[in-house]
Amino acid sequence: MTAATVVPGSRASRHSVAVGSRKVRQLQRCPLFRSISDVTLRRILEYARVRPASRGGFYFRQGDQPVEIYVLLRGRVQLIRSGSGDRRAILGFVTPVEPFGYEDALGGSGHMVSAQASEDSAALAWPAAVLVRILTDHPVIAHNSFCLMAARIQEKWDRLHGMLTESLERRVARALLSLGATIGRRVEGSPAVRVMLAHRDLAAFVGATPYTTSRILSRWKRLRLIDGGRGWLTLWPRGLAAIAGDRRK
Amino acid sequence: MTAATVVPGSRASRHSVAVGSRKVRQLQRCPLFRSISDVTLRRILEYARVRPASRGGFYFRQGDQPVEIYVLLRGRVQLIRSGSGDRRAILGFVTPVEPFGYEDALGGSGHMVSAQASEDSAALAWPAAVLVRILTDHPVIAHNSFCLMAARIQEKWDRLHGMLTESLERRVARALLSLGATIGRRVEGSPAVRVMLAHRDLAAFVGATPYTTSRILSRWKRLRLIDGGRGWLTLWPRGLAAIAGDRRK
DNA sequence: CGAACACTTGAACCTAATCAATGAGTGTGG
DNA sequence: CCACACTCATTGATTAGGTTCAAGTGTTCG
Repeated sequence: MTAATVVPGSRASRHSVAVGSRKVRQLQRCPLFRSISDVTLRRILEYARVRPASRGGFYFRQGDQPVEIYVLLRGRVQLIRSGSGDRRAILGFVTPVEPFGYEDALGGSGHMVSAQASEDSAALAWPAAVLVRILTDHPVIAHNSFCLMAARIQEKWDRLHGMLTESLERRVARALLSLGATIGRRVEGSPAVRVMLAHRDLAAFVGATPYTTSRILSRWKRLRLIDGGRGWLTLWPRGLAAIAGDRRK
Repeated sequence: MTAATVVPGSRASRHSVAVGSRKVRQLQRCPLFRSISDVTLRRILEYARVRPASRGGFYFRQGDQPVEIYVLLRGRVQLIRSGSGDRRAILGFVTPVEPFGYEDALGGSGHMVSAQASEDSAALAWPAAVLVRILTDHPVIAHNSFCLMAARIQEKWDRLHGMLTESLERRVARALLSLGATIGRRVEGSPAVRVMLAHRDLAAFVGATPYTTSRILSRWKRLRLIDGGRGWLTLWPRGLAAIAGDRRK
């Protein structure tokens, strides 16, 4: 599959990024750019382009040769992979100021996943070739990058372990807690957390069918542990934590 | 669990490694030390100790704070993780000249897995603090390390995807093919590959019970796709590839 | 030779997938 | 603004895939 990557609106910005102080400060929260001076960061930003993507658009598709690496500015991106069957797996969610696509740029096997915007998004994009130069020129970024990749490997070990040993119900509970902490928003004046996520995407994330997932969620709704509708979920972490932590079941 | 890591025989060698040319050449096949000159490699080796471990011994345990990073010289090490239940998951196999334990040294959450020798082994060990210095002093190693970690993330994506979408039978077939390629040995004058691996470990690797795994293997034995006994398996890759690749089932 | 361990097999049970049908939300065009 | 189509979500009935429990067989090792 060598078809060109579809990036809706990719022609919108062909010039280097307008660097406002606000953007710089936002980017310093990116794990890659931690402890980087404003000046250095601005220089690195000169190599970047802004790539908007409307809902459903792809930054890259599995099988593509990596040409760029990205840092998400706003919106949300899902890392998905559709295997030999028709079943689609969601391998991860990318939230603003997180880098994505750069593991594949170094891994040497092409893109293993597709990156699809699940809402209107924008990302900074650097040519993959620049990445190597940035890493060699800026030891701090290289160090940050090590820690980031290490943390991701650890996170994947955790998830893999869950898939190898835990029941679906626990996996769903743990997924909801983890998603609540990352892509969730606190509901005003309540311990509840709201996650904008289609139930089918949750299913694809935990490795289940939408049917079974829906049954579990319905049961939890009856128990007042969560509430949900088309494309959203509200969860009360306390109750779910009990299910996620309990031994057995 | 802050109990001291049990490394049987860890007192055997307290001094720096005797560096024979053979060992140096072997280590240049390690992904970390690719394209490193003999001289540099010898210097780096001076910081290393040899850590033998007899079968069943641990290099580190999940929960430990990382103190060393390792490169396996001989034997085999399994990366395992025992969760809240009693079920044990095997997250990976380490074969000679592969590094292990260094993701955790950088990840910052302590060891997420335990590293247990599944046969008498020996590994080179560097103090974790030295790792950072090596990475900053030797850009080539840093680059190798990036590529290695990236490749591992890709490999984990692959495995995670399998766990999310594929049936147990296909997972077993794919696991056997992959293990045959890494820890297997060709049988003389035959396309067959022999893997020294307990069936229960295969089960823990694919996320199943030994019972179900045994049933699948028995069926395949009847079909002359594999042969096996206590602690070993012989497989004919051609037949298994059909099962691993087939859509459905 | 005996004990421990790994593997196998059968039967009952349970979890989750599949098939089928219905209901609810969202977007579009008239 | 409403009707329509479309997609997402729910629910019931059925089936399949895996687990669990239990018993038995063969290997290896002390």
